[in-house]
This record gives sequence, structure tokens and C-alpha cells, in this order.
Amino acid sequence: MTAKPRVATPLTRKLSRVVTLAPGEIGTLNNLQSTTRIIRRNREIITKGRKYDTVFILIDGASIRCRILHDGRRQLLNIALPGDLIVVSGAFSERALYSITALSDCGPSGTLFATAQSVRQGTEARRGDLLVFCLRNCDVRRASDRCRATIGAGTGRGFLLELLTRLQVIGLPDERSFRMPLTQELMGDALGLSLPHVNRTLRQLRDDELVSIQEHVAIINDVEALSALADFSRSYLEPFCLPA
Amino acid sequence: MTAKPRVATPLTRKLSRVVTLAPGEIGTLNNLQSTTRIIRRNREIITKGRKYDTVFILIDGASIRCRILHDGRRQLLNIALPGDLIVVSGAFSERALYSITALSDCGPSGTLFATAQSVRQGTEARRGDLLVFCLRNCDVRRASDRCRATIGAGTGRGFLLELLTRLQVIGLPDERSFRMPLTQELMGDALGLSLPHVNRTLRQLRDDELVSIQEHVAIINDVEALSALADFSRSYLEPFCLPA
DNA sequence: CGTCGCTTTGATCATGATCAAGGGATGTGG
DNA sequence: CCACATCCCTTGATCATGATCAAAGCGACG
Repeated sequence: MTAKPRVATPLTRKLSRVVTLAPGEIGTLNNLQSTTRIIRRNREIITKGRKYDTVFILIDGASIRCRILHDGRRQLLNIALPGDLIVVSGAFSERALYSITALSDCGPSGTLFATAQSVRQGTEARRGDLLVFCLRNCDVRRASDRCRATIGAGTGRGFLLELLTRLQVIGLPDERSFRMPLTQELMGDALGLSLPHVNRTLRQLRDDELVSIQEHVAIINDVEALSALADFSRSYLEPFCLPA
Repeated sequence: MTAKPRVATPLTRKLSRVVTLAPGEIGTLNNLQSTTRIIRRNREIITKGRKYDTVFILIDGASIRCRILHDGRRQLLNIALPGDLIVVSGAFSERALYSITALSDCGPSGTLFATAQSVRQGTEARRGDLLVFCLRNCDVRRASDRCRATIGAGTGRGFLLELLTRLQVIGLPDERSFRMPLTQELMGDALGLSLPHVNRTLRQLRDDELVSIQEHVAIINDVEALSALADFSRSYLEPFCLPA
């Protein structure tokens, strides 16, 4: 047993579910936090049409990728949480397809970034590629599961469960509550529902004592009942078992 | 057993949009067709919970990945067309999360499969990994765009455009028509709409002379008008430009 | 010839959008 | 310290979109 750096950052926690990380790799990946950028809340992390020479991984905070419909409505295409890939276009010499906006303020404990290039450094190159591929795989599963939240039963009621489960993977102090990064308006944009309707649904869930959101903190009182109501299964978050 | 290496298979066409393929690679990838499996229409290609030792790529035909909600409704999570990755769980020693069902009958010109393992063979290993990663990237974009079709404007009217565009990428004899692989019921399951409603929407589009579907052949009469109506942009299908 | 799978259409009902108004917290300038 | 502005949440009333229930048409095929 060696001297122990921080064992668990979001990125290493997430990857550990997917791959068996060597102790050395954990240290390397934890050091990614050094590559920081200052971005304010509601500012663009990535600008549509620009070229980036690296691949970005979100280390802390939350960000959204969205597009604007021609009638002015906004549509969230992705919500990134710590440990998630944000852009891979840098791996190809391609322009970013969408802008990406920070939901959290920046600063010492704010939204930080790492490049996949630096993920590759310190690990053998092919191994680094594999790690990025694993992250990308998570994206596919998540996007696919987004269909469930949107199309599926209990319209949108599984949304909070998705956030909870994703945050649990990367570590939560409390197993049933988390800080809600989205306003009700954004939840509507993510789910294709109107703001009043989101509000009423949450109100209903609160009345049923399943969920409460206060002061930007969501508390899931009855995960079981809500899962049944929303037809939610967390199987899509089950770890891969990669041969070390 | 055709001796002649066809220059353009769906897989190489699709990859060519994303990567610069070396002539030798094209030949190798075309030969993937040799690894065939016999699967009948409506039969499972992949069974949920089973383990597979390879990664599957769909060469011909169409297949769907779906889940059943507890009220019995069916929900399509993915529609795979030729050149698409079907399962990557084989790359990890993981069980398949969902079953996958063939939409087309099998046979000499039916649904064929290739393993990503064989994609790796004949190309340098890291290069092969990259190709698989590119395919996986396409999945992310597509799944992300699925949100558009589902949540976005013109509820479901962009669906036909998505299929058209994806099929154009891998090659179509006619630029505005294609063979429709889905029944109206399945379209409903994909979009979260009821069968009668899908039918009425199509009926409306036909009355407006934008789209007609007859004998399983869809004809898009006015791509421009339909794109505007559905808020469809095909930018997400723009090629990466990978440094050769 | 009858069954089956797929499409078509109608009538009614419910979910969720839209429009509208107000409330509470936080912040900012006078 | 107050006026006021802004952002976000809350709630009500009405309206439209799409679900549900029901029935029938229509090929294909054994």
C-alpha cells in the first residue's frame, strides 16, 4: 500500500466502473485537474463552428449542449456532469457542431476541464484511446436512455432519477439527494415540456412525498416508488467489465 | 462469391465520410461481408443478457434495439442501418443490455454482419480501433439528434428526413426515395406517438404533397419544405475531417 | 377462402401547451 | 434603506395536440 493521492475524482470514479484502472493511472488522471480554464456561469465553453485542437472532459460543474429551434424554443441535447466528455471534435480536425454552455460558475472549485490529449499522456497511447472510447460509450448509452426519459412512461419523471444515478456513479455525499444544476425552465427544454407543466409535475411529486426540490437541492424520498412510476431502470449504468 | 471488390459498401461509404481510407483498407473492409450469419426477419440478432465475444457491425438490412415498458408499450432505442455498429459489448466482457431484432429477412442479400475484430484484422490495430471509435461517434451524434426528432418541432416529421439522410450517406439509387424499413406502428414506437397519429401525420404530408409512402417505398417530394417544417438540419451528419 | 399483418379513418377523451398573473428571493443603484 | 429590476418558481383558465377506443379495408399468403 502506497501513499495515497486522492483516490476518487469524478473522472476516475466513473472510469473505474468501466475499466480496471492501474494505481498509476489513477494518479495521472487525478492530476488532470491542473489544466484549468476560467469560465463563468452561462458563458460558452465551446463555441459552435470553432475548431479545437483537443478533446475536452468536464471535471467539475455542469454544462449543457443545446440548439435553438426556428420558433425560438431551446432544446437541450446533452447535459454533461463531471467526468463526461464534452467535445471530441478536437480528435478530428473538425468544427464544433454545437455550442456548449457552463451551468456553474467557474473558479477554484468551479468548472474545470481536462483534455483527452492529457489523458493520453502518462498512459500508454492505445490505453489512453481506450479510456476515451469508454467515455464515449457512456455517452451513447446515456443518449439512448434519454429516449426513455423523453418518450417513455411517466413523461419526465425519470429525469431526476437519471441525474441522481449519474451523480451517484461519480460520488455523492448523500445517496438520495443532490444539488440540482438546472432550473425548471431548462428541465422543460431538456424534456420538451413547458415550464408550467414541469412545475406542476414536480408539485405533484412533492405532494406524493416522492421528491422535493428546495434551494436547488433535490431529495428523492422514495427511489423505489419513483423508479416504478417512471419505468426507470438503471441497468444502462451497469459497469462494463473490461479485462484489465 | 463475387471476385470483384466492390468499391462502395455501406461501411466504407460511411467511414469515408469520417476518415480518409487507404485503398488497401477499403478492400479489407469490403471483405468483411464474408462473415455472414443467417437471421430471419423479426428474429433476435442479439439477445439481452448474453455475452458476445465480438463487436457487431450491420452490413445490410435494418435492425432495432428496443425495450418494453411495464405497461406493455414498446420503445425503440435505436434503429441501425447498414454500416452502423450494433453492439460493442463484446469489446468488453459484458452482457448485452438490450436485445436487437432484425427488420429484414436474411439470406444472400439480406442482413449480414461483421465483427469489429475483423475490422481490426488487416489494418494496424490502433487504426482499427480508431475506425470503431469513429463509428461509435456517429452513434452519439445520431442519438443526440434523436432528441431533435422526438422533442423538437414538427413532432416526428423529421424522422423520414433522418432516414433519408442516413441512407444517402451509405448510398441510394435515388436521392429522394428509399425503402421504408419500418411499419407505421414501429415509427410510433420510435417517436413515442400512437399508430393512428403517425398515420394521420403521414396522411397530412401526403395531402400536402411533401411525402408519399407506398409499397414500403418512401418518396420525399420536397426536401426543402419538409426540412423547414421539421426544423431539420443535416449538419450533424457532416463529415469529420480526420487527418489521414 | 379465411387469416394475419398493416393501414386507414372516425369519435371521444386526456394530457400537456399556452396565456396570464402574481409571488418571493436576490441584487443593484439612487 | 428603499425603489425597482430580475430571475425563478407558482398557480389558474382555456385551448390544442395527440391518445384511446373502435371498426373496417386491403393485400399477401397458406
